[in-house]
Amino acid sequence: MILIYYNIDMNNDRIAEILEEIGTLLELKGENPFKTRAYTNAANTVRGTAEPFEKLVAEDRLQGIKGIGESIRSKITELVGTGRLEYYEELKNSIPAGLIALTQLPTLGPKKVKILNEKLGVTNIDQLEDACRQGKIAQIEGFGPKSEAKILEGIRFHRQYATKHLLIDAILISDHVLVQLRNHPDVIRCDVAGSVRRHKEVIGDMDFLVSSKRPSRVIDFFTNDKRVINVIAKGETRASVNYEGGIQADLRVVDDQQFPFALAYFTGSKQHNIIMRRLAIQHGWLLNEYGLFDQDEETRDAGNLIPCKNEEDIFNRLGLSYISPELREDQGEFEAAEKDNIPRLLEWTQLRGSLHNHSNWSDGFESLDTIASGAADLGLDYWAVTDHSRSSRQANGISAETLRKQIIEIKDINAKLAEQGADFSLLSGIEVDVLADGRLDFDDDLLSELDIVIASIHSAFAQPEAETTQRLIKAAQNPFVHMIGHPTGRLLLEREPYRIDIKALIDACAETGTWIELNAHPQRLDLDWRHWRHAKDKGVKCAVNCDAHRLAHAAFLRLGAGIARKGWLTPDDVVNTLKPKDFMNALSSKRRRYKVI
DNA sequence: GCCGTTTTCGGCCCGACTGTTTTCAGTCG
Repeated sequence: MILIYYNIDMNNDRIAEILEEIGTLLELKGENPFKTRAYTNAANTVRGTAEPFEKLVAEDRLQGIKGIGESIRSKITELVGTGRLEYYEELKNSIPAGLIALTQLPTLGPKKVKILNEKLGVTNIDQLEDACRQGKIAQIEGFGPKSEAKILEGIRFHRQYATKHLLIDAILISDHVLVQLRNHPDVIRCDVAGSVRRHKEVIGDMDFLVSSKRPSRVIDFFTNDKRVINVIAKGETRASVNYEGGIQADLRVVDDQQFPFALAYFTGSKQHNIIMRRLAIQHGWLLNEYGLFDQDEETRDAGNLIPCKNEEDIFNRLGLSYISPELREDQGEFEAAEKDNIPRLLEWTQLRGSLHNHSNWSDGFESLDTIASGAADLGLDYWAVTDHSRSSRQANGISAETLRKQIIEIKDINAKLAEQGADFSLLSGIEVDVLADGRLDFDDDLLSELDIVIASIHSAFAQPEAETTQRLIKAAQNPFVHMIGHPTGRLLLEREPYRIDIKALIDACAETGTWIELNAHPQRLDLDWRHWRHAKDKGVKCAVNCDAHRLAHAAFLRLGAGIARKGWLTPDDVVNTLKPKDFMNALSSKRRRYKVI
């Protein structure tokens, strides 16, 4: 492990990770909670700083950064300067390895892990599971049968997802790998296939495909990438490696004639491929990863190959129009493609802004000025500031009074932008909490002053399905609520969605003219792509939002658009593709309908 | 460990929820 991470550049994320781990280690030791929080806070500060700390250290500019005092300052300096930190190493050595992993299990925090370790000697998940099964946990003071059951459930969940990864983590690697491959002289064509190309929100491993006349050179190049931490297998035409973060990737090298067939074969979901091959059989052909062959012939060599220069040719040969990778899930794409009814899907470049974002007035990292000028520079037309409302204390939710001040400040900024002739506007809004009883955190008077209102749930996740559903339906019925934010509250690989009747919510949104968010935060991607066709059929509009906490998160739009495509959405289904004037008109349509303006 | 300062140490976000207790501790957001 040590070798692995010391080879990684000390970027801000890595520094933040180490500071955070120090915080957890100190908690496990039972240190003063405020001291441990100081490390967590410092980690957040580092993570939220745009400038690289390597640069700040080099230029001796660490002084005066809020949340980083003398002690942590010297630790960061050591970390950046030497790539290691003595204090951190000693701390890690003083605590059994594996305890930190236990704190990641739901219902287990540092205090409970410390007790389990002291009373039962538990240091890893397997030992913890044994202890649960033997009923030892329930015997300990402060624990009981329910704790035992919850821990076992948590372990089951953890195991289920241990080999799964967020789409964004895979894309960050595949973007890097594809750039490398494209620049390699022996690579003719290359692409990422598999679930990454299909834009599945969670992926197991990655599949890269290359066509080349010199496979071994490409294989060598691939396995020697600096981000590869170990090579699992390496042969003449294929290799498997593990990247940083534990993601496995396979590379296959084929000759260029085979490339489209291999790409289609390794991209399609299992079910999609079965149907593709069935269609080939109906034409009297054979389809596999090497080609489409005329089966009347006995042999399957290149002589019988039905040539296709790209995937589109393959689909056309089978009597289908082109099916985008995102749709290859056997969710009706064949019926549509046979009738040439595949919709023209949303492109991420058609998105003109994000309608759900935070600033440093709540839990975002940047000021309104920075956000406005940055978003304008990105070429966006509009960007909504929707900070958290007062009840979200964990997110530094703002009061009604503060929100009124923010509305004024945003007006000032827009006035300045207009003077400069900028074609951009900052919208004032709120992500208002839907409280446990279904009331909103702010009254209608205040909401009516805002350009945009998002209603989201951040509390009482454990309510029965009917109650949670009613909460959101009630929110949708408010004339001032434009959209329901992250409707299921899931955090991919971390937290299950709360129980909710999505169909009932969609019906309520259709009835009231309320939009539903497709939250493009990598851990959310919520509402799930599987529900969007139903929403679209009901006429519910989608907003693809970054949930940005800093401007760099604008990049999530690409991720969100991929999920929207997976949900068969076209530009017409997505409100933030509208030109500014049309969009402002759309913003007021619900209020006009309810005659509240 | 950080901050602010009535410069030498007290306060640091806070409420809901859960499971365990019977008045509370730990976790979570």
